Amino acid sequence: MQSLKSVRGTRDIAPAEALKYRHVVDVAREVSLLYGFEEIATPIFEFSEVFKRTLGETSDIVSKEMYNFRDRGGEELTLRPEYTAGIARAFMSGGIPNALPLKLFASGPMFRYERPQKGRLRQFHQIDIEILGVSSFKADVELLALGAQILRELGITKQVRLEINSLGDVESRNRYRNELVSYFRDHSSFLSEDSLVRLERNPLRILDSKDESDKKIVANAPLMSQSLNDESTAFFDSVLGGLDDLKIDYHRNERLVRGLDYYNHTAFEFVTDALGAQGALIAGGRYDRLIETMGGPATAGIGWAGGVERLSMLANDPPVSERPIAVIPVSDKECAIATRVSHDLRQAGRVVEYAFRGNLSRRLKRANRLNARVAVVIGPDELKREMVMLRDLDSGSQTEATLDALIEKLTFYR
RNA sequence: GCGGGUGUAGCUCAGUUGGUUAGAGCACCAGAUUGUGGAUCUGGGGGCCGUGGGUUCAAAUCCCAUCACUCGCCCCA
Repeated sequence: MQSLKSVRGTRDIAPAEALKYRHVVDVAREVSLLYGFEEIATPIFEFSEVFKRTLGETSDIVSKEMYNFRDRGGEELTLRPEYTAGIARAFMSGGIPNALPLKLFASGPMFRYERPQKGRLRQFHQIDIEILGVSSFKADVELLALGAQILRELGITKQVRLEINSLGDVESRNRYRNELVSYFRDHSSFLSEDSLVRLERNPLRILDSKDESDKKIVANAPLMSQSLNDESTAFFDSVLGGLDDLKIDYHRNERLVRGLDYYNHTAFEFVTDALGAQGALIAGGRYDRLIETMGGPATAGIGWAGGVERLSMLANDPPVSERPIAVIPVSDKECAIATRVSHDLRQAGRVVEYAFRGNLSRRLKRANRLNARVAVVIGPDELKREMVMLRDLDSGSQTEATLDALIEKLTFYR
């Protein structure tokens, strides 16, 4: 055994944290249901080809971050690094309905071989939203409204802003890319080492470089908005107009780009400054060419993913759960009846903490620590009269109840 | 993959110029209270001082390596 530590970039989720994660996912699910989304799940691993073809061979995810492995049957498989490609595959292979439009919610673990940092893990969790088959800007607006509402219901409003940009259609994007490459080639002697690599592989990435020298060059670089053709401009204006109508604040950011090849038109991120270098809480965009690229019918698509770990670091605490009832036998002689009382209460849907050991004092102490509302004390004196003691753990006052009336009486301590 | 910081009890941290058996608070267990929690007092269990090597009469302390975490770069949720 190598060690008893968890693998780098993975972590154990303790109860308190598990509650927060679940809260984030629950809120996202509930709000997406309000918008008419349906929940699905897809496998945690896929054929490697699914990600290689869709994300682009030159993307960082494919070139150095995927967990690839070969199974006993010799298949080349990959632990999913993101949700969209797998969902697109499920759509084409008939695993999910293909009656368009489709509005889907999903959540689960993702895997990327990266250097861990705050808010960045090798196994992390995402919530994911996709709309397939709607080429109208209305899908963009609804998707963004959904993201904004989830953030609001999680209590993440002040620390977050929506940044949005348009990459345009294929024609616009290619035109802009050419302009950008020729501009940066002219100024390549001032570019950082990283950006010289980007110039060959993904020139749009230079736009959001943090290198000071790069920033000076970028400041005078041609703007994406000026390369958009009429259709692309009109589309983006419609999206922004839709956001205005719903009073959703946004910041138009010409430098916002997306790393993955399949994006076109709308690209956006809900970002925060509260988490250090990992600013993106929710990010996504439109991917109208993706499914066609994978060999399916031309199908418009748009989606986003949100990082559960990142969101839970900023989200409100989840609502407090129901306080338990402590069932406490005074001595071993009452254990059998205490077990039965606990069972009956649980059958009736109550949360019951049945202390396994310790004397009365210890058991009350434990009940108190677990925030129990009331203790059912079962002792020989009361049992002689077929009664049990109810102790209100907030006030300290005690009353007696018959075993028959116990469930009824305890409804006052809800 | 690259650079900076930090690793001592379950948690938060002390630990002097290297010097006896490594400490505190919180938490946990137990007693004061053999049928009554929260408060208080008393006691107890807990440590390969991240790991491995080196220097030294002597290392938690100095040196090297390594691992993990952390902050940034890259990239992204």
